[in-house]
Amino acid sequence: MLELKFIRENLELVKKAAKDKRFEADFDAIIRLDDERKSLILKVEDLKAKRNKATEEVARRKKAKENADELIAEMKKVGDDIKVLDEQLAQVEKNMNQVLLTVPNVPHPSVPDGSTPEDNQTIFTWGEAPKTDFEMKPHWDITQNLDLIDFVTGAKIAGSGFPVYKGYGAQLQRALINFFLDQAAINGYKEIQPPIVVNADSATGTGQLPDKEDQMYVVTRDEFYLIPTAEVPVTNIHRHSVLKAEQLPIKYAAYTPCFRREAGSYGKDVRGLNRLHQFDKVELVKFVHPGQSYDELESLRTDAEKLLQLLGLPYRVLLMCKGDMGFTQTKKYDLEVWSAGQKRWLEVSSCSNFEAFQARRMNIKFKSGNEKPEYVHTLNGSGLALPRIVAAIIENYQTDEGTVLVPKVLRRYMGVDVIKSH
RNA sequence: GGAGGAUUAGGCUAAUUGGUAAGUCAGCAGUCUUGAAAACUGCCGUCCGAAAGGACUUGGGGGUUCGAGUCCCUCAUCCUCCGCCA
Repeated sequence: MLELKFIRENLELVKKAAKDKRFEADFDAIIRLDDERKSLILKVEDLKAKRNKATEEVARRKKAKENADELIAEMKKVGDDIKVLDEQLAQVEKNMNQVLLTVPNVPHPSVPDGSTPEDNQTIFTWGEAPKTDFEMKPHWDITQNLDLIDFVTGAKIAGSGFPVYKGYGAQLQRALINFFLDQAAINGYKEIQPPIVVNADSATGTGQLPDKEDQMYVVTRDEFYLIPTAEVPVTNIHRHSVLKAEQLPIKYAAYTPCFRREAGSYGKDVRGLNRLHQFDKVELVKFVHPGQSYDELESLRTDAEKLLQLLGLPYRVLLMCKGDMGFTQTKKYDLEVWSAGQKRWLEVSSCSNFEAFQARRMNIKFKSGNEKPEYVHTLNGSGLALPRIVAAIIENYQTDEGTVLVPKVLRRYMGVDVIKSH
């Protein structure tokens, strides 16, 4: 959410940003509602001031055993007027809030123009695609041959997109989770285990509600949402609070399962591990001083990249263009890993700066000494999403014998060097 | 799940049984001092406002009332007890 004042003072900038990001918002309504709001506040506060004075007078007269009936009758009327105006004001503010929630965040000046994925800039590539003299297989063949992942049984138990990991498949997942969390700890992130369901307030705070309700599984009986990412519960840790400046930056790492309905997605993208309804992810979340958020974005990206380098997986970094960036971000990098069997890039992390957009929505401030509290900047990025990493490892490290070499950094977690049929 | 009690600002603690949040410690700034401490002065919940000033604020949300920290309803959290349970 952007600040009303900011929108009014930078109307053209905000309008252009919305257009560049391909979102629509009713800016005329914002101006109109704000004018209404101001005049209502003026009226109602005036009446309240009058009432406050009068009740003091009532108290004084009562104490002096004088009669105050007339004044009380008069204030009863004023009270009714206040009630009506308060209701009008609440309605106007509610409407205003709804419109404000449709105004997207303003991209950082360093973000390239463009409206399609082709306009994203590849700013860095690392590693080389493995060269073999045999035909490299996609991971779904290998995981079936080695009995690592059972998609069919998962579909029986829950539905498609809920795979069952078995044996070394399950162990590889566990190894990756431990590896990612250990690396996060080395980089100064505190480990968090949050709830994997959230209430509506939390889902609204990070922007899942109201826009992306379709993408979440809902527990209607108890009004919970299954989290689509740990970003939701972890960012909400500090909802509605004032942090001390010395606490910043706060860095959290959380492993959780993630649940996504993926409504509307279909086609060959969904094959194997590429797109699941339930998957595991380690998410990195930061709360930082506004002056440092772009440096923190770079270091967040570096932290995520380092994981790919340690795993020896070739990848590239995309700087997302304005039109492909999403509603809440000011700047976003995607990390894509090379999938040697499918011969395509798979997104395994996106690292974003939200500036104060989420903080404003969630009311997360910081203050130093007696300074006025100020909104923090929030950032997050995956570090990393598991299934596509599993896919990339299995494909990039496959041998002509049909086995899979375990990346060196994972061997002490796995206890074996090679994944073979067992 | 049931019964009882509690929740006041960063911490602690008051508030005529309904009359409009008093203090204290910590913290910050200043005066004094070679420096510090002490002492003294000011600031010390949020918002609007250039200011004067005004509005809001006693765990959250509602209600009664001219007026609610105080009375009523509801939710949350904590404590005590009962029940259930891996």
